[in-house]
Amino acid sequence: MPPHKLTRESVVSAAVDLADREGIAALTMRRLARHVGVEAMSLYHHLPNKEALLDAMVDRVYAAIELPTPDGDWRSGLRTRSESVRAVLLQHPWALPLMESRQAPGPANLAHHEATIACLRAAGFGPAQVAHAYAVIDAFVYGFVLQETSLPFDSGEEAATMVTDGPFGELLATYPNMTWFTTNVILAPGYSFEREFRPGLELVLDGIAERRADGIPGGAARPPAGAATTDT
Amino acid sequence: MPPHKLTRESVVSAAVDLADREGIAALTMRRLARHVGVEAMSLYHHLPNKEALLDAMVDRVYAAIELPTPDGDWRSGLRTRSESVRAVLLQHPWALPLMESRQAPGPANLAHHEATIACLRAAGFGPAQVAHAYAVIDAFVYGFVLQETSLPFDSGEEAATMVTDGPFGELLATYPNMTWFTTNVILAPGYSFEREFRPGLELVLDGIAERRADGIPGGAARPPAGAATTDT
DNA sequence: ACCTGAACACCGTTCAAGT
DNA sequence: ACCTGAACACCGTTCAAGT
Repeated sequence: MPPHKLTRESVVSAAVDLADREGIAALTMRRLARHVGVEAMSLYHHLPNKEALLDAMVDRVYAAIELPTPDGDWRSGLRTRSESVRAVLLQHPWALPLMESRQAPGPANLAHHEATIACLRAAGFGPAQVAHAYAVIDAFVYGFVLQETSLPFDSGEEAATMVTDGPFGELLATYPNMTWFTTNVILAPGYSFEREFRPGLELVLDGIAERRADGIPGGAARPPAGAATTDT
Repeated sequence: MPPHKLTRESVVSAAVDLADREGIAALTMRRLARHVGVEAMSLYHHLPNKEALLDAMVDRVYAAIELPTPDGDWRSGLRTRSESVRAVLLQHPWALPLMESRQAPGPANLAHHEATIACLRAAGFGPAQVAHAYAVIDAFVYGFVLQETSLPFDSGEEAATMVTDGPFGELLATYPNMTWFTTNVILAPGYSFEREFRPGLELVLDGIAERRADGIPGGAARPPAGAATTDT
């Protein structure tokens, strides 16, 4: 277990492993040190403090995300990137809350944003269109993964035992609409929350494409004339 | 400061106040106790442990969200609810990560889901359509707020000082597309990230409405025939 | 019933000291 | 240069004891 060379990179790798296997709550400087075969204080020779460790872990995660190629096909570029974001964040469920709370973006984070903006620019998006598209896509992807990583069940089978066993089932029965939803969706054969990802992503990509077709090039993106809006 | 009656409710209220004012990291059992004029161990007479306190705080937040009325107008129902979710989560920036990590839903949480499903059912959504609409809407709303609560700047002015002052500006200048984006969007007069919320929400509502018009009633929601899909 | 003080097993981090 | 041990100021929580 104790590698002869302890480096910043090997400490970060060990931290990612530990967080993946035992959760972010188990990632303490003392436990991490034991895990790499060293005393707790030795870690501070490679990293100034725990915040810096978390920053480095987050940038490792960004580095694993597939970048869109700036070849002009913004739809497939954004789709590939978004699916890769989701896949990577599911592999490291501790990462999303951390990514959003970091203030010092690392090199992989910056490269990721650079490539995504480049992909949209290459397809002719103006500044306001890039801002709109990026905001909506990231909201959807991050929000979806946030729900996915925190659902108490992955499949219909796990949900079934949760609903039938225990006191939760009795409580649920007092809510008619939740009961209807549980029976007809969650307990229906083949249910999984994840199957909503692709249709949802296409919905968002369709909406971006439509607004782009209507909009003034480079101008502010806005809903089409038919949409009900209540702007003040 | 020390109220004569210490109750579970007053403890939870004080905890929400403390988290609002000083952040969730400052919410320790010892500090909370001092804040309500009592010793730390007294809190355990009203709540079994800190997890239960966090559960109760999250349900307080759910209780503050405006419920959609089941009057058949699903669009305005979802819009009202979604804007209320955002407003409440911005008032309590600590709440979103906590909401998604709780496993024991409180009464306000259940009432919230019950009313939202009821709103969609009343408008004639089938089970799969409810599942699709709810997943996409929540992904967008939670994801948007997640970004909003963690942005290092709220307005263009704050962003400007961040970009011009300090070492971050020099680093940024080495990324041409991020520089372009910063100059033309973030530093443009009147910029704020929040203005993307309403258009994004309408994009999602439009997409839900379109797929509903095409779909088999009660069947699985899917992208329209024209959309590029890569289903396996 | 409600509150307390001492204690236990943890944290991140500083600092002086070892090799 | 790299690692260590003791120590400090914290955590959440148990437990026996006070009123």
